[in-house]
Amino acid sequence: MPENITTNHRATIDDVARYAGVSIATVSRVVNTTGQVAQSTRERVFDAIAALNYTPHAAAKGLASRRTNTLGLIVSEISGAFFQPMLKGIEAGVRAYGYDLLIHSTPRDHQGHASRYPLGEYNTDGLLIFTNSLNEAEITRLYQTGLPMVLLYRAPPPGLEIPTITFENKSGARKLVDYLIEQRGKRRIAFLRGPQENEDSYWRELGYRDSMAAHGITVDESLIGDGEFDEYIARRIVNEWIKQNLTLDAIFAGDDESALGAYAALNENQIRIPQDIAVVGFDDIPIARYLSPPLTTVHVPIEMTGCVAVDQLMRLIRGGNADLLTLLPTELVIRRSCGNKESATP
Amino acid sequence: MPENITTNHRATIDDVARYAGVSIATVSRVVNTTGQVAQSTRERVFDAIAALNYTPHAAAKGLASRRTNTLGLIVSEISGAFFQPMLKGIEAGVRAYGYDLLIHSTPRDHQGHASRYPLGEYNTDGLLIFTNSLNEAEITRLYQTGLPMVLLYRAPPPGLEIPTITFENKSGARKLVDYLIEQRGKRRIAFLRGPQENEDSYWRELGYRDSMAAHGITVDESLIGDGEFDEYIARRIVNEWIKQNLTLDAIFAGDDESALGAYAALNENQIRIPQDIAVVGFDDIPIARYLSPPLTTVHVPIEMTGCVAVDQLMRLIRGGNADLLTLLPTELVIRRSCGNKESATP
DNA sequence: CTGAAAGCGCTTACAG
DNA sequence: CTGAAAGCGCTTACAG
Repeated sequence: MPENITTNHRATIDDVARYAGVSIATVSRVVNTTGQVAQSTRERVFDAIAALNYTPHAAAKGLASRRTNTLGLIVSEISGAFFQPMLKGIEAGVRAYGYDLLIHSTPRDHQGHASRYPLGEYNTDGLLIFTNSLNEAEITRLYQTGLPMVLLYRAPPPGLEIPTITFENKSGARKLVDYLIEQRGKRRIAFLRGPQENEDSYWRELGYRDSMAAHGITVDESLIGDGEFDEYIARRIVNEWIKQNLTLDAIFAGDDESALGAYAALNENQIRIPQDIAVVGFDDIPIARYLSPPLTTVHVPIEMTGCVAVDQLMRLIRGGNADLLTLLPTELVIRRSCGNKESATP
Repeated sequence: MPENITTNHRATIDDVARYAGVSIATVSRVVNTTGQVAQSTRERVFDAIAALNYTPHAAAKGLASRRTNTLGLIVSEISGAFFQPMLKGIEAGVRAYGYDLLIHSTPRDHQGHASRYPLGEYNTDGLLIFTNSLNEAEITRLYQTGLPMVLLYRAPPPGLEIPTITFENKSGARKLVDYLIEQRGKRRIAFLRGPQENEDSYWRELGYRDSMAAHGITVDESLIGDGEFDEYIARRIVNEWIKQNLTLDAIFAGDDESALGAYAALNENQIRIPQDIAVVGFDDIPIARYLSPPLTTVHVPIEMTGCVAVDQLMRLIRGGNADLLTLLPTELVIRRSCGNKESATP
């Protein structure tokens, strides 16, 4: 040992350099494998690193290199069926690139006030933005700073070229309604749509209308309900339908949450699923298969969505160009709520 | 405007200082409200900040102040019923303190190799550690660096004084089994315990045994099954019990996941819940109320657990002392799976 | 109440 | 292949 360094605190690049008898520039080159370093020198540096238990200091590294090695994720809230699998996919992707992940959930009331925003160019190399967690003005502002970003489940504000990741909502809904009509003989199919600004809902409704039209069925607009993708609101709507004595033979809940509401309303009125009315949802949330009867729905690859988003973002960060739109495939999952004969798997 | 600064990139503290006609030290004092600054000066600085849309650079701040303003969370994986509500609580807490949150999920195979660990003294001011996401050796190492940390749902390695947050598993289990015995007249109560090293399971089993003993019932050890807190393993165990023709009038699944397995096994054998056998769980996961019949279980305040953990960690970070053990209360939730007459809420 | 200056731990041209 | 040195954007004694 060249020296007896006994700082009681963390080793710095200086300590390593002194210990190995080289300059800090060389240590930096070894650590980051940037530039040529003689094999023997490299080994001495590695020994020093091991002996001193050296770990580079993230903030210093970030300051000097003008990179943070951190990706930011902005979500509207940490809950909902989407959050967990999406985060899982994102985390896996982020780790694969050796990056860190900073998460921020925007309180509903946060509206701009630019200089205080907790995630941005100063602490991340790029941003993943979940649906409506950020308004258009904020997205535009960030975009103009040149910060790479990728949107999840939403289109960019007009004119901005920001990659978007989502899944095939329209064709998924189309397949689902096709199935109800062709295989189950349904014709009076109600639709519970989501919030006005929700793009998933928008495309699902389009798929529904396409299917109906393709089969020559006129959509009865009184069978379109604003379920808001909310269990309790959906329940109220379906209860109203029942009270009004509307004839319908199937309910297409725009998401599984509202399907829960439909189940509740039908149960309350002793209307049997699927014997009296079929119910189908969208998303395939974990609960779906445990309901009685198990819910027919469309499976969406949420986790993969997170992975792909990170991939695209990294391409941007590394100066490449990303795909403006990535549509991940969805899959029809037939369970008993639409009347088939498959056995339950509780 | 004193000057016409047209850097095409982010404003720095220098820009602000020049614009306001003060030193960077003064800007720093205004921004961080540290030290006295004349009212008029402060206003000039604020104007400059607004005009230049200045945001402090996190990495530089961290470097200079030797703080990161970031908390780290280590989890074993981003899934499981605990993760989401826990993270929600943590995020809320972290934001309340104006901190950032860095999340890292440890791959199963990660074993030490100290110098490469992605979360530590160099990028966080403190760590939240979820159950067994880190082994004792790693925890000990981090502890010795002096990094503040708090454990969730696990005790510290012997000899280390690290605050732990968990809930009243034992008394929760005790209340639950008391109820089965006293209100439902059960006596042959099987128990599906969790993994060996799982501390929640350990305490729940103790609560179970306490209750049995208190009511003069000898525990039949053949009715203790290693369900591993896993739906499919639990299902297999219960199927074995049925095959062996064991008499039992209730199953206490150590967690709701294993209760799902019990449900499946009983269903497969046409054994009715609760008429033939009562089933109860622990945790009150979201699915619990949707099962048929809805599951009687013990509600655990997971989200609050996250908040409290952040509070304790911040006390440590700020140099105060935290509570070594925080036990959050649990609550019995009676539903139909143990045979009461309450109506379903599907 | 304010400023000059050292220093935080790195990276990165630049020169050799 | 290697080193000296400037510089990243801040904070914080220290002086006044």
